[in-house]
Amino acid sequence: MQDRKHTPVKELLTSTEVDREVTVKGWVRTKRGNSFVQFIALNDGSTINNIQVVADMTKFSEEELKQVTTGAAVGVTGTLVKSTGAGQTVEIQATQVFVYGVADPEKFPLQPKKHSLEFLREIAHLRFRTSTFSAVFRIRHALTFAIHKFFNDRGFYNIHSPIITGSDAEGAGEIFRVTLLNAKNPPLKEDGTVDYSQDFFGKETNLTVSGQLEAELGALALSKVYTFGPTFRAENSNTSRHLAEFWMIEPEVAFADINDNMTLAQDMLVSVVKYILENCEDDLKFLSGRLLDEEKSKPEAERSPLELIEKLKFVTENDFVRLTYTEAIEILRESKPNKKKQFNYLINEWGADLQSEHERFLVEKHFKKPVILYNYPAAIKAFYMKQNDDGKTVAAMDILFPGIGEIVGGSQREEVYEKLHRRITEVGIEEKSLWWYLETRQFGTVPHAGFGLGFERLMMFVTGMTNIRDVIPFPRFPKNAEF
RNA sequence: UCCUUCUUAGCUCAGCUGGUUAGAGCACAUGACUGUUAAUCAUGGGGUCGCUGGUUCAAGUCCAGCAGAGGGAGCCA
Repeated sequence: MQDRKHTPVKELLTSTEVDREVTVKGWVRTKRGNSFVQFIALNDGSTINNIQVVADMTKFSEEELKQVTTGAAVGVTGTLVKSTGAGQTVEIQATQVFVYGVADPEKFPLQPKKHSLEFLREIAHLRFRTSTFSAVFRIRHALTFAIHKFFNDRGFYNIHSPIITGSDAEGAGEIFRVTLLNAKNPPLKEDGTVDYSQDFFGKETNLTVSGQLEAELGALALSKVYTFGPTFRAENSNTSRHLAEFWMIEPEVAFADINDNMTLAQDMLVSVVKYILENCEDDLKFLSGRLLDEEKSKPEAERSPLELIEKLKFVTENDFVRLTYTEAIEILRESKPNKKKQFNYLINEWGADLQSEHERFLVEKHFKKPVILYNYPAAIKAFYMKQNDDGKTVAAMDILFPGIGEIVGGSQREEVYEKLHRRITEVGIEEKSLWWYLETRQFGTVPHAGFGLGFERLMMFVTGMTNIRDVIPFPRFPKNAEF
Protein backbone atom coordinates (compact mmCIF):
# COMPACT_ATOMS: atom_id res chain seq x y z
CA MET A 1 0.00 0.00 0.00
CA GLN A 2 2.73 2.46 0.96
CA ASP A 3 4.45 1.87 -2.38
CA ARG A 4 1.30 2.23 -4.42
CA LYS A 5 0.78 5.43 -6.41
CA HIS A 6 -2.31 7.32 -5.38
CA THR A 7 -4.60 9.74 -7.16
CA PRO A 8 -5.85 13.02 -5.66
CA VAL A 9 -9.50 12.87 -4.63
CA LYS A 10 -10.19 15.93 -6.77
CA GLU A 11 -9.14 14.03 -9.87
CA LEU A 12 -11.19 10.94 -9.05
CA LEU A 13 -14.37 12.88 -8.35
CA THR A 14 -14.38 14.42 -11.81
CA SER A 15 -13.28 11.23 -13.54
CA THR A 16 -15.58 9.62 -16.08
CA GLU A 17 -13.29 6.65 -16.44
CA VAL A 18 -14.88 4.15 -14.06
CA ASP A 19 -14.47 0.42 -13.32
CA ARG A 20 -10.71 0.71 -12.88
CA GLU A 21 -8.48 0.12 -9.89
CA VAL A 22 -7.46 3.23 -7.99
CA THR A 23 -5.70 4.14 -4.74
CA VAL A 24 -6.48 7.15 -2.55
CA LYS A 25 -4.79 8.38 0.59
CA GLY A 26 -6.29 10.84 3.00
CA TRP A 27 -8.00 11.47 6.32
CA VAL A 28 -11.31 10.03 7.45
CA ARG A 29 -14.09 12.56 7.93
CA THR A 30 -16.82 10.09 8.98
CA LYS A 31 -17.58 6.43 8.94
CA ARG A 32 -21.11 5.07 9.13
CA GLY A 33 -22.99 1.95 8.19
CA ASN A 34 -23.85 -1.45 9.64
CA SER A 35 -22.49 -4.96 9.90
CA PHE A 36 -23.09 -5.52 6.20
CA VAL A 37 -21.63 -2.37 4.63
CA GLN A 38 -19.59 0.58 5.85
CA PHE A 39 -19.16 4.01 4.26
CA ILE A 40 -16.03 6.04 4.78
CA ALA A 41 -15.94 9.70 3.76
CA LEU A 42 -12.32 10.40 2.85
CA ASN A 43 -10.71 13.80 2.27
CA ASP A 44 -7.16 14.56 1.14
CA GLY A 45 -7.37 18.34 0.99
CA SER A 46 -7.20 18.47 -2.81
CA THR A 47 -10.83 19.58 -2.85
CA ILE A 48 -13.58 20.51 -0.43
CA ASN A 49 -15.43 17.33 -1.46
CA ASN A 50 -14.92 13.89 0.06
CA ILE A 51 -14.77 10.65 -1.82
CA GLN A 52 -16.98 7.86 -0.52
CA VAL A 53 -15.25 4.57 0.16
CA VAL A 54 -17.58 1.57 0.39
CA ALA A 55 -16.42 -1.43 2.41
CA ASP A 56 -18.44 -4.58 1.79
CA MET A 57 -18.32 -6.29 5.16
CA THR A 58 -18.30 -9.74 3.59
CA LYS A 59 -14.74 -8.82 2.48
CA PHE A 60 -13.58 -7.03 5.62
CA SER A 61 -13.70 -7.98 9.26
CA GLU A 62 -14.99 -5.56 11.92
CA GLU A 63 -11.53 -5.76 13.46
CA GLU A 64 -9.83 -4.54 10.26
CA LEU A 65 -11.94 -1.38 10.13
CA LYS A 66 -11.94 -0.70 13.84
CA GLN A 67 -9.13 1.81 13.55
CA VAL A 68 -10.77 3.61 10.66
CA THR A 69 -12.26 6.40 12.74
CA THR A 70 -12.78 10.12 12.25
CA GLY A 71 -9.36 11.76 11.89
CA ALA A 72 -7.38 8.61 11.04
CA ALA A 73 -5.06 8.66 8.03
CA VAL A 74 -5.79 5.81 5.65
CA GLY A 75 -4.93 4.52 2.21
CA VAL A 76 -7.57 2.70 0.19
CA THR A 77 -7.26 0.61 -2.94
CA GLY A 78 -10.36 -0.45 -4.80
CA THR A 79 -12.48 -0.05 -7.88
CA LEU A 80 -13.77 3.36 -8.91
CA VAL A 81 -17.46 2.81 -9.69
CA LYS A 82 -20.58 4.81 -10.39
CA SER A 83 -22.35 5.38 -7.10
CA THR A 84 -25.78 3.96 -6.51
CA GLY A 85 -26.32 6.46 -3.68
CA ALA A 86 -27.62 9.97 -4.09
CA GLY A 87 -24.83 12.11 -2.62
CA GLN A 88 -22.07 11.46 -5.15
CA THR A 89 -21.51 10.38 -8.72
CA VAL A 90 -18.57 8.04 -8.12
CA GLU A 91 -17.28 6.04 -5.18
CA ILE A 92 -14.65 3.43 -4.42
CA GLN A 93 -15.49 -0.22 -3.76
CA ALA A 94 -12.61 -1.02 -1.43
CA THR A 95 -10.48 -4.12 -1.76
CA GLN A 96 -7.75 -3.05 0.65
CA VAL A 97 -7.65 -0.55 3.51
CA PHE A 98 -4.43 0.46 5.23
CA VAL A 99 -4.29 2.63 8.35
CA TYR A 100 -1.28 4.96 8.30
CA GLY A 101 -2.06 6.73 11.55
CA VAL A 102 -4.83 6.17 14.05
CA ALA A 103 -6.82 8.93 15.79
CA ASP A 104 -8.18 7.79 19.14
CA PRO A 105 -11.89 8.64 18.89
CA GLU A 106 -12.05 9.33 22.62
CA LYS A 107 -9.44 12.07 22.23
CA PHE A 108 -9.67 13.40 18.67
CA PRO A 109 -11.40 16.77 19.08
CA LEU A 110 -12.98 17.15 15.64
CA GLN A 111 -16.41 15.67 15.17
CA PRO A 112 -18.39 15.37 11.97
CA LYS A 113 -20.48 18.36 12.99
CA LYS A 114 -20.24 22.11 13.30
CA HIS A 115 -17.66 23.55 15.64
CA SER A 116 -17.42 27.15 16.71
CA LEU A 117 -14.64 29.15 15.07
CA GLU A 118 -13.45 30.13 18.56
CA PHE A 119 -12.95 26.48 19.50
CA LEU A 120 -11.16 25.71 16.23
CA ARG A 121 -8.84 28.66 16.83
CA GLU A 122 -7.65 26.89 19.98
CA ILE A 123 -6.77 23.81 17.92
CA ALA A 124 -5.24 25.61 14.96
CA HIS A 125 -2.92 22.63 14.39
CA LEU A 126 -5.97 20.54 13.46
CA ARG A 127 -8.35 23.09 11.97
CA PHE A 128 -6.89 22.54 8.48
CA ARG A 129 -8.81 19.27 8.64
CA THR A 130 -12.18 21.03 8.60
CA SER A 131 -14.08 21.95 5.46
CA THR A 132 -14.15 25.62 6.35
CA PHE A 133 -10.45 26.04 6.98
CA SER A 134 -9.27 23.84 4.14
CA ALA A 135 -11.43 26.00 1.84
CA VAL A 136 -10.06 29.20 3.37
CA PHE A 137 -6.44 28.13 2.99
CA ARG A 138 -6.87 26.81 -0.53
CA ILE A 139 -8.27 30.23 -1.39
CA ARG A 140 -5.37 31.89 0.43
CA HIS A 141 -3.01 30.08 -1.88
CA ALA A 142 -5.04 30.97 -4.98
CA LEU A 143 -5.21 34.62 -3.95
CA THR A 144 -1.45 34.74 -3.39
CA PHE A 145 -0.92 33.27 -6.82
CA ALA A 146 -3.43 35.65 -8.44
CA ILE A 147 -1.63 38.65 -6.98
CA HIS A 148 1.78 37.53 -8.25
CA LYS A 149 0.19 36.75 -11.62
CA PHE A 150 -1.45 40.17 -11.87
CA PHE A 151 1.79 42.03 -11.25
CA ASN A 152 3.88 39.70 -13.38
CA ASP A 153 1.47 40.10 -16.30
CA ARG A 154 1.89 43.85 -16.02
CA GLY A 155 5.67 43.84 -15.98
CA PHE A 156 6.19 44.40 -12.24
CA TYR A 157 9.18 42.93 -10.43
CA ASN A 158 8.82 41.35 -7.02
CA ILE A 159 11.21 42.89 -4.49
CA HIS A 160 12.08 41.01 -1.30
CA SER A 161 12.22 43.82 1.23
CA PRO A 162 14.05 43.08 4.49
CA ILE A 163 12.21 41.73 7.52
CA ILE A 164 14.76 43.08 9.97
CA THR A 165 15.29 46.82 9.58
CA GLY A 166 17.14 49.59 11.33
CA SER A 167 14.51 52.24 10.72
CA ASP A 168 11.17 52.68 12.38
CA ALA A 169 10.93 55.75 10.22
CA GLU A 170 7.46 55.38 8.86
CA GLY A 171 5.96 55.75 12.28
CA ALA A 172 3.37 53.19 11.23
CA GLY A 173 3.01 51.77 14.69
CA GLU A 174 4.74 50.15 17.63
CA ILE A 175 7.70 48.00 16.65
CA PHE A 176 9.00 44.62 17.74
CA ARG A 177 12.60 45.05 18.81
CA VAL A 178 15.16 42.55 17.50
CA THR A 179 18.08 42.14 19.85
CA LEU A 180 20.57 39.62 21.20
CA LEU A 181 21.43 41.74 24.22
CA ASN A 182 20.81 40.21 27.60
CA ALA A 183 17.39 41.50 28.67
CA LYS A 184 18.28 41.28 32.36
CA ASN A 185 21.66 42.94 32.15
CA PRO A 186 22.19 44.88 28.91
CA PRO A 187 25.38 46.87 28.31
CA LEU A 188 24.79 50.52 29.16
CA LYS A 189 26.18 53.75 27.79
CA GLU A 190 27.53 56.43 30.13
CA ASP A 191 24.13 58.14 30.23
CA GLY A 192 22.50 54.95 31.46
CA THR A 193 20.67 54.04 28.21
CA VAL A 194 21.14 50.69 26.50
CA ASP A 195 24.26 50.52 24.33
CA TYR A 196 23.00 48.99 21.09
CA SER A 197 26.37 49.42 19.41
CA GLN A 198 27.28 46.16 21.17
CA ASP A 199 24.23 44.40 19.70
CA PHE A 200 24.34 41.96 16.76
CA PHE A 201 23.80 44.63 14.10
CA GLY A 202 25.64 47.34 15.99
CA LYS A 203 22.49 49.42 16.19
CA GLU A 204 18.84 49.27 17.22
CA THR A 205 16.87 46.97 14.95
CA ASN A 206 13.28 45.87 14.67
CA LEU A 207 10.90 43.77 12.58
CA THR A 208 9.64 45.70 9.60
CA VAL A 209 6.34 47.57 9.78
CA SER A 210 6.29 48.13 6.02
CA GLY A 211 8.38 47.42 2.96
CA GLN A 212 7.31 50.64 1.30
CA LEU A 213 10.46 52.71 1.66
CA GLU A 214 12.56 49.89 0.24
CA ALA A 215 10.02 49.35 -2.55
CA GLU A 216 10.42 53.01 -3.50
CA LEU A 217 14.15 52.47 -3.91
CA GLY A 218 13.43 49.59 -6.26
CA ALA A 219 10.85 51.54 -8.26
CA LEU A 220 13.37 54.33 -8.84
CA ALA A 221 15.35 51.93 -11.01
CA LEU A 222 13.09 49.07 -12.10
CA SER A 223 10.09 51.39 -12.67
CA LYS A 224 7.42 48.96 -11.49
CA VAL A 225 7.94 46.79 -8.41
CA TYR A 226 5.95 45.22 -5.60
CA THR A 227 6.65 43.56 -2.30
CA PHE A 228 4.62 40.73 -0.79
CA GLY A 229 5.79 39.79 2.64
CA PRO A 230 5.08 39.67 6.35
CA THR A 231 4.93 42.86 8.40
CA PHE A 232 4.82 43.28 12.15
CA ARG A 233 3.03 45.72 14.42
CA ALA A 234 3.33 45.56 18.19
CA GLU A 235 0.11 47.55 18.69
CA ASN A 236 -2.06 46.26 21.48
CA SER A 237 -4.95 45.83 19.07
CA ASN A 238 -7.63 43.40 20.14
CA THR A 239 -10.01 43.42 17.22
CA SER A 240 -11.26 41.10 14.50
CA ARG A 241 -9.43 43.19 11.89
CA HIS A 242 -5.86 43.39 13.28
CA LEU A 243 -2.91 41.04 13.62
CA ALA A 244 0.56 41.51 15.07
CA GLU A 245 1.97 39.62 12.07
CA PHE A 246 0.25 40.09 8.75
CA TRP A 247 1.09 40.00 5.07
CA MET A 248 1.15 43.09 2.97
CA ILE A 249 1.36 43.77 -0.76
CA GLU A 250 3.06 47.04 -1.61
CA PRO A 251 3.40 48.03 -5.27
CA GLU A 252 5.41 51.11 -6.16
CA VAL A 253 5.45 52.72 -9.61
CA ALA A 254 7.78 55.36 -11.01
CA PHE A 255 6.44 58.05 -13.32
CA ALA A 256 2.98 57.65 -11.82
CA ASP A 257 0.63 59.95 -9.95
CA ILE A 258 -2.25 59.51 -7.53
CA ASN A 259 -4.74 58.80 -10.34
CA ASP A 260 -2.58 56.07 -11.85
CA ASN A 261 -2.28 54.68 -8.35
CA MET A 262 -6.05 54.50 -7.82
CA THR A 263 -6.51 52.85 -11.20
CA LEU A 264 -3.81 50.28 -10.46
CA ALA A 265 -5.31 49.40 -7.07
CA GLN A 266 -8.78 49.02 -8.51
CA ASP A 267 -7.56 46.93 -11.46
CA MET A 268 -5.66 44.68 -9.09
CA LEU A 269 -8.60 44.12 -6.77
CA VAL A 270 -10.96 43.38 -9.66
CA SER A 271 -8.44 41.08 -11.32
CA VAL A 272 -7.67 38.92 -8.28
CA VAL A 273 -11.32 38.63 -7.22
CA LYS A 274 -12.15 37.51 -10.77
CA TYR A 275 -9.40 34.90 -10.55
CA ILE A 276 -10.91 33.49 -7.37
CA LEU A 277 -14.41 33.44 -8.87
CA GLU A 278 -13.09 31.48 -11.84
CA ASN A 279 -10.80 29.08 -9.99
CA CYS A 280 -12.25 28.43 -6.55
CA GLU A 281 -15.90 27.77 -7.28
CA ASP A 282 -16.36 24.76 -4.97
CA ASP A 283 -14.70 26.45 -2.01
CA LEU A 284 -16.61 29.69 -2.56
CA LYS A 285 -19.90 27.81 -2.74
CA PHE A 286 -19.14 26.10 0.54
CA LEU A 287 -18.11 29.33 2.26
CA SER A 288 -21.16 31.10 0.88
CA GLY A 289 -23.40 28.43 2.39
CA ARG A 290 -21.56 28.63 5.67
CA LEU A 291 -22.05 32.39 5.78
CA LEU A 292 -25.76 32.16 4.98
CA ASP A 293 -26.11 29.61 7.75
CA GLU A 294 -24.32 31.83 10.21
CA GLU A 295 -26.37 34.87 9.29
CA LYS A 296 -29.61 33.04 9.93
CA SER A 297 -29.04 33.56 13.63
CA LYS A 298 -28.58 37.30 13.18
CA PRO A 299 -31.37 39.89 13.12
CA GLU A 300 -32.44 40.65 9.57
CA ALA A 301 -31.08 44.20 9.64
CA GLU A 302 -27.53 42.94 10.21
CA ARG A 303 -27.53 40.39 7.41
CA SER A 304 -25.68 41.26 4.27
CA PRO A 305 -27.97 41.97 1.32
CA LEU A 306 -25.86 39.87 -1.07
CA GLU A 307 -24.56 36.35 -0.62
CA LEU A 308 -20.81 35.85 -0.93
CA ILE A 309 -20.47 35.07 -4.63
CA GLU A 310 -22.87 37.85 -5.63
CA LYS A 311 -20.89 40.23 -3.45
CA LEU A 312 -17.64 39.30 -5.22
CA LYS A 313 -19.26 39.64 -8.64
CA PHE A 314 -20.59 43.02 -7.62
CA VAL A 315 -17.03 44.23 -7.07
CA THR A 316 -15.78 42.92 -10.41
CA GLU A 317 -18.72 44.34 -12.35
CA ASN A 318 -19.10 47.81 -10.84
CA ASP A 319 -16.83 50.81 -10.83
CA PHE A 320 -15.47 52.03 -7.52
CA VAL A 321 -16.61 55.50 -6.46
CA ARG A 322 -13.82 58.07 -6.34
CA LEU A 323 -14.25 61.16 -4.25
CA THR A 324 -12.04 63.61 -2.45
CA TYR A 325 -11.83 63.88 1.29
CA THR A 326 -13.42 67.34 0.97
CA GLU A 327 -16.41 65.92 -0.94
CA ALA A 328 -16.75 63.13 1.63
CA ILE A 329 -16.86 65.63 4.47
CA GLU A 330 -19.66 67.51 2.66
CA ILE A 331 -21.70 64.32 2.21
CA LEU A 332 -21.15 63.33 5.83
CA ARG A 333 -21.97 66.78 7.16
CA GLU A 334 -25.30 66.74 5.32
CA SER A 335 -26.04 63.08 6.16
CA LYS A 336 -28.98 61.95 8.25
CA PRO A 337 -26.96 60.34 11.05
CA ASN A 338 -24.90 63.50 11.38
CA LYS A 339 -27.92 65.83 11.51
CA LYS A 340 -29.75 63.50 13.88
CA LYS A 341 -26.58 63.21 15.96
CA GLN A 342 -26.43 59.45 15.62
CA PHE A 343 -22.70 59.43 14.91
CA ASN A 344 -20.55 59.12 17.99
CA TYR A 345 -18.21 61.62 16.38
CA LEU A 346 -20.13 64.36 14.60
CA ILE A 347 -18.64 65.86 11.46
CA ASN A 348 -18.46 69.62 11.88
CA GLU A 349 -15.46 70.88 10.05
CA TRP A 350 -12.89 70.13 7.40
CA GLY A 351 -9.81 68.45 8.81
CA ALA A 352 -11.49 65.89 11.03
CA ASP A 353 -10.16 62.35 10.80
CA LEU A 354 -12.82 59.94 9.56
CA GLN A 355 -13.93 57.27 12.03
CA SER A 356 -15.00 53.80 11.01
CA GLU A 357 -18.64 54.77 11.47
CA HIS A 358 -18.18 57.45 8.79
CA GLU A 359 -16.38 55.12 6.41
CA ARG A 360 -19.09 52.53 6.88
CA PHE A 361 -21.80 55.08 6.21
CA LEU A 362 -20.21 56.08 2.91
CA VAL A 363 -19.57 52.51 1.73
CA GLU A 364 -22.53 50.60 3.12
CA LYS A 365 -25.32 53.20 3.17
CA HIS A 366 -24.59 56.09 0.84
CA PHE A 367 -22.80 54.59 -2.19
CA LYS A 368 -23.32 50.88 -1.53
CA LYS A 369 -20.08 50.02 -3.37
CA PRO A 370 -16.32 50.24 -2.79
CA VAL A 371 -15.18 53.82 -2.31
CA ILE A 372 -11.80 55.43 -3.00
CA LEU A 373 -11.19 58.51 -0.90
CA TYR A 374 -8.27 60.77 -1.86
CA ASN A 375 -6.59 64.12 -1.17
CA TYR A 376 -6.62 63.98 2.62
CA PRO A 377 -5.54 66.80 4.96
CA ALA A 378 -1.77 66.68 5.33
CA ALA A 379 -2.03 66.88 9.10
CA ILE A 380 -3.59 63.42 9.46
CA LYS A 381 -1.29 61.59 7.01
CA ALA A 382 2.31 60.34 6.84
CA PHE A 383 5.38 62.48 6.10
CA TYR A 384 6.29 60.96 2.73
CA MET A 385 3.04 61.82 0.95
CA LYS A 386 3.00 64.23 -1.98
CA GLN A 387 1.99 67.72 -0.89
CA ASN A 388 -0.70 69.13 -3.17
CA ASP A 389 -0.62 72.66 -4.57
CA ASP A 390 -3.45 73.81 -2.31
CA GLY A 391 -0.99 73.77 0.58
CA LYS A 392 -3.22 71.79 2.90
CA THR A 393 -3.87 68.36 1.38
CA VAL A 394 -1.67 65.44 0.34
CA ALA A 395 -2.16 63.02 -2.56
CA ALA A 396 -3.16 60.11 -0.34
CA MET A 397 -5.87 57.57 -1.06
CA ASP A 398 -7.72 54.88 0.88
CA ILE A 399 -9.95 52.19 -0.58
CA LEU A 400 -12.87 51.28 1.65
CA PHE A 401 -14.66 47.95 1.32
CA PRO A 402 -18.03 46.97 2.76
CA GLY A 403 -17.77 45.11 6.06
CA ILE A 404 -14.00 45.44 6.27
CA GLY A 405 -13.25 49.14 6.07
CA GLU A 406 -9.85 50.26 4.88
CA ILE A 407 -8.35 47.58 2.65
CA VAL A 408 -5.85 49.73 0.76
CA GLY A 409 -3.91 52.79 1.86
CA GLY A 410 -1.61 54.55 -0.57
CA SER A 411 -0.30 57.80 -1.96
CA GLN A 412 1.78 59.60 -4.47
CA ARG A 413 5.13 60.14 -2.76
CA GLU A 414 6.84 63.46 -2.24
CA GLU A 415 9.66 63.48 -4.80
CA VAL A 416 10.92 67.03 -4.19
CA TYR A 417 13.91 66.94 -1.83
CA GLU A 418 13.27 70.28 -0.10
CA LYS A 419 9.59 69.54 0.59
CA LEU A 420 10.32 66.04 1.90
CA HIS A 421 13.17 67.31 4.04
CA ARG A 422 11.01 70.06 5.54
CA ARG A 423 8.24 67.57 6.35
CA ILE A 424 10.67 65.16 8.01
CA THR A 425 11.91 67.95 10.26
CA GLU A 426 8.36 69.13 11.04
CA VAL A 427 7.25 65.67 12.11
CA GLY A 428 10.37 65.30 14.21
CA ILE A 429 11.95 62.27 12.55
CA GLU A 430 15.69 61.93 12.90
CA GLU A 431 17.08 62.88 9.49
CA LYS A 432 20.11 60.66 9.95
CA SER A 433 18.05 57.47 9.98
CA LEU A 434 16.60 58.28 6.55
CA TRP A 435 19.69 59.52 4.73
CA TRP A 436 19.33 56.85 2.07
CA TYR A 437 15.67 57.64 1.46
CA LEU A 438 16.37 61.36 1.15
CA GLU A 439 19.28 60.71 -1.22
CA THR A 440 16.97 59.16 -3.82
CA ARG A 441 15.36 62.60 -4.09
CA GLN A 442 18.74 64.08 -4.99
CA PHE A 443 19.73 61.54 -7.62
CA GLY A 444 17.25 61.25 -10.48
CA THR A 445 14.07 61.77 -8.53
CA VAL A 446 10.73 61.27 -10.33
CA PRO A 447 7.05 61.40 -9.40
CA HIS A 448 6.06 57.99 -8.10
CA ALA A 449 3.21 56.37 -6.24
CA GLY A 450 2.24 53.17 -4.50
CA PHE A 451 -0.04 51.59 -1.99
CA GLY A 452 -0.27 48.95 0.71
CA LEU A 453 -2.86 46.20 0.60
CA GLY A 454 -3.57 44.18 3.71
CA PHE A 455 -3.60 40.62 2.41
CA GLU A 456 -5.67 39.23 5.29
CA ARG A 457 -8.24 42.01 4.91
CA LEU A 458 -8.64 41.02 1.28
CA MET A 459 -8.89 37.38 2.39
CA MET A 460 -11.73 38.33 4.72
CA PHE A 461 -13.59 39.98 1.89
CA VAL A 462 -13.09 37.08 -0.52
CA THR A 463 -13.91 34.28 1.94
CA GLY A 464 -16.62 36.06 3.94
CA MET A 465 -14.83 35.16 7.17
CA THR A 466 -15.50 37.86 9.74
CA ASN A 467 -12.48 37.42 12.02
CA ILE A 468 -9.00 38.07 10.63
CA ARG A 469 -7.63 35.34 12.91
CA ASP A 470 -9.45 32.81 10.75
CA VAL A 471 -7.84 33.69 7.42
CA ILE A 472 -4.18 33.19 8.43
CA PRO A 473 -3.03 29.70 9.46
CA PHE A 474 -1.39 30.68 12.74
CA PRO A 475 -2.50 34.12 13.87
CA ARG A 476 -0.27 36.27 16.05
CA PHE A 477 -2.04 38.71 18.34
CA PRO A 478 -1.63 40.12 21.86
CA LYS A 479 -1.19 37.35 24.42
CA ASN A 480 -1.00 34.64 21.76
CA ALA A 481 1.88 33.09 19.83
CA GLU A 482 0.78 29.46 20.10
CA PHE A 483 1.74 26.97 17.38
C1' U B 1 -5.73 50.19 25.87
C1' C B 2 -11.20 51.56 26.77
C1' C B 3 -16.58 50.00 26.91
C1' U B 4 -19.56 45.61 27.08
C1' U B 5 -21.01 40.41 27.34
C1' C B 6 -19.36 35.71 28.41
C1' U B 7 -16.38 31.28 30.83
C1' U B 8 -20.86 24.66 33.48
C1' A B 9 -19.17 17.18 30.28
C1' G B 10 -14.74 16.28 24.44
C1' C B 11 -18.24 20.07 21.58
C1' U B 12 -22.82 23.36 21.63
C1' C B 13 -25.69 24.98 25.52
C1' A B 14 -29.81 24.95 29.80
C1' G B 15 -29.53 25.55 35.06
C1' C B 16 -35.32 30.90 37.96
C1' U B 17 -35.21 35.45 43.64
C1' G B 18 -28.48 31.13 46.77
C1' G B 19 -31.21 25.26 49.20
C1' U B 20 -30.85 17.47 48.53
C1' U B 21 -27.21 13.35 44.27
C1' A B 22 -25.69 19.71 38.38
C1' G B 23 -29.12 18.48 33.16
C1' A B 24 -30.00 18.12 27.51
C1' G B 25 -28.41 17.40 22.37
C1' C B 26 -24.21 15.91 19.73
C1' A B 27 -19.61 13.08 20.27
C1' C B 28 -17.65 8.41 22.51
C1' A B 29 -18.48 2.92 24.09
C1' U B 30 -21.75 -1.45 23.62
C1' G B 31 -25.85 -3.61 21.01
C1' A B 32 -29.67 -3.63 16.86
C1' C B 33 -30.54 -2.67 11.62
C1' U B 34 -28.94 -5.14 3.88
C1' G B 35 -26.62 1.39 0.65
C1' U B 36 -25.56 5.34 4.45
C1' U B 37 -25.13 11.05 3.29
C1' A B 38 -24.29 15.37 10.12
C1' A B 39 -27.59 7.74 9.02
C1' U B 40 -31.32 5.86 12.57
C1' C B 41 -32.97 3.31 17.26
C1' A B 42 -31.77 1.39 22.40
C1' U B 43 -28.44 1.23 26.58
C1' G B 44 -24.13 3.13 29.14
C1' G B 45 -19.76 5.81 30.91
C1' G B 46 -18.33 10.86 31.30
C1' G B 47 -18.19 17.22 35.72
C1' U B 48 -12.64 20.26 41.01
C1' C B 49 -19.19 24.60 37.33
C1' G B 50 -12.05 29.41 34.30
C1' C B 51 -8.58 30.55 38.72
C1' U B 52 -7.94 32.90 43.69
C1' G B 53 -10.18 34.99 47.76
C1' G B 54 -14.66 36.77 50.31
C1' U B 55 -20.07 36.98 52.14
C1' U B 56 -23.41 32.98 54.07
C1' C B 57 -25.89 27.70 58.12
C1' A B 58 -25.48 26.80 52.69
C1' A B 59 -22.37 29.39 46.42
C1' G B 60 -22.55 26.84 39.54
C1' U B 61 -25.82 30.99 41.34
C1' C B 62 -24.00 36.93 45.26
C1' C B 63 -19.25 40.25 45.81
C1' A B 64 -13.93 41.39 44.67
C1' G B 65 -9.39 40.46 42.11
C1' C B 66 -6.92 37.84 38.19
C1' A B 67 -6.79 35.15 33.48
C1' G B 68 -8.90 34.01 28.79
C1' A B 69 -12.65 34.56 24.89
C1' G B 70 -16.67 37.16 21.91
C1' G B 71 -18.76 41.94 20.18
C1' G B 72 -17.88 47.26 19.74
C1' A B 73 -14.21 51.49 19.86
C1' G B 74 -9.16 53.52 19.28
C1' C B 75 -4.45 52.61 16.42
C1' C B 76 -4.09 50.86 11.34
C1' A B 77 -3.53 47.25 6.73
